[in-house]
Parts: sequence; structure tokens; C-alpha cells
Amino acid sequence: MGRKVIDNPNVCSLVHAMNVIGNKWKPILIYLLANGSLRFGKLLMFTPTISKKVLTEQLRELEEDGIIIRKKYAEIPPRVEYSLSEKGKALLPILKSLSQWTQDSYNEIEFEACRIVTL
Amino acid sequence: MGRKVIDNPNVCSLVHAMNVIGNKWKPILIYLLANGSLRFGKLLMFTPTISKKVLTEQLRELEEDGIIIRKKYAEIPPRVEYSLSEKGKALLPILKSLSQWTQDSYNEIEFEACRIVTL
DNA sequence: AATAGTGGTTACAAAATGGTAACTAATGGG
DNA sequence: CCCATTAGTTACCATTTTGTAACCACTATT
Repeated sequence: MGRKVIDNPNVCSLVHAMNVIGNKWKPILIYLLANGSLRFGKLLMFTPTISKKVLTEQLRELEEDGIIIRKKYAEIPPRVEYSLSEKGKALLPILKSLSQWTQDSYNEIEFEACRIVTL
Repeated sequence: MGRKVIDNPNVCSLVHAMNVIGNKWKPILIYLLANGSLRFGKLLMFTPTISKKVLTEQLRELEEDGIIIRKKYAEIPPRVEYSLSEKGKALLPILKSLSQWTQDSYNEIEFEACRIVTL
């Protein structure tokens, strides 16, 4: 079909960014951690409709990608605190501008009511 | 489980933005249209490994969300030109900063080689 | 009459993602 | 001995997303 395949670092980086944050829960989780660390249980409470399994998965992936830091305390019952890394913090203004873009570009009626969490 | 569900316009807007651009192909397509309009066939060439079907779907959705404009010319063989709307253009600096974030945060080895297209 | 070119559509399949419910380990308190 | 608490894990299922390959409509050219 004669397709051109040439390296484009900008596009590649963008694809990578989307792999890291572009799914249903990750941007929300990052936003929730914006104001400081939270325990697993709090993240679960503040992200209604997410399941334990999926929350665990998402947190693990964010940790692998260096966005968040997982701190486990040797206590019983267990305590685990999640917080943003420097990479993660660097994302915040970008997520904020994405959020702002929506508010500038669409009126409320255009995006279905979405009831999520605040701190 | 005692979950708090409170409206948070920032998170809602972010979720909406991700619904609009956060998938495998859309950010790439927006990027490809950054420098002007392109025909269907060119978009297909410049986005290797995307299929006609999926390209059509993605373009339709971007059009519905007001990101791109589809202009059909009454010619034979058909000609269709896709270009960014104002909403779409407003996304470009944000996508650029996401791309930049990756380049600042990861070294090349960390994200697997991704061969995509340039214009 | 057959073929090429463009921008699709259709039926179907595979893969990725997200969700449910039950279960676990470790320990303190009643 | 039983229960509560926290941060998970496990097996299984459902939904969503993405991909493949064949087909179509319209006209010009050979």
C-alpha cells in the first residue's frame, strides 16, 4: 500500500505519554494524588465504581512508569501510601490544561454528567 | 463501602478530554493534521498499521466531537479532506507539552522504539 | 468488457480492558 | 476461638477496542 514509515520523535513521545496516562482511571488517580499522598483505601473511596483489582493494577502500572511512589509500612493491619513522583507532578499542569480545554471547548450539556470525587 | 461521590468539574472535564483524545490513534491523527488538511488516503499512508475501518471510525468520532472537519468534494474518484477545527487546533500545544513531558521524563531506552510517520 | 482509483462498508475474529465475588495473610481485641 | 481491619490476590466473565479480508459505488481509461 506504499506506506511511509519514518521515525517521528514527537509522535512517538506522544504515543508513549498516552500509554502511560491515557485510560479510564489513571488521569483521575493522578489528579487525586495532586494534593499529597493517599492510602489505598482512600483512593478506593474517592474513585467510586473502580474495583480493588483494577485499582491495584492501575497503581502498579503507574508505579512501573515512575509516575507514583508506593510506600509500604510494616504495620498490621497494613498501611500503604501512594504519592506522586517528580514525573507525576510534572504532569499536573498538563492535565490541568486538558481539563481547561474541555471547559473552554464544550458547554456542560455536551458531556454527559460525570459524578466523580473531590477531596 | 462508604464512598464519597461529589461533583468535581476539573476531574469530569479531564475524563471528557480523555474520552475524546485518549486512545491509540486519535492523538496521532490530530498531530498529523497539525500542518494542514489531509485526504483520507494520506492519513492512511501516514498512519501505518491502522486499517481503513478503524481510520474511518476514528475520524468520524473526532468529527462528532468537533475536533476535525470533514470536507467532501463531489468528484470522481471521491476526494475527502480532513482538517483541524478550532477546538482541534487548541489541543496542539497541549499534545506538544505531553510529548515534551515524555522526552524530559524518560530516556529513549525506556520507551520501546515506535516507528511512526512524519509528513 | 475489464481495470484502476478513492473512500469507504460489512461480517467476523482477536485482543485488550474492565468488572465481580470470593478468598487470603497477619495481628490485636473481646 | 472468633471477629475486625487493610491491602491486596485469584479465577472467572463481560465489554470495549482494534484488526482482517472481502466487498461496493462511481467514473475514466485501456
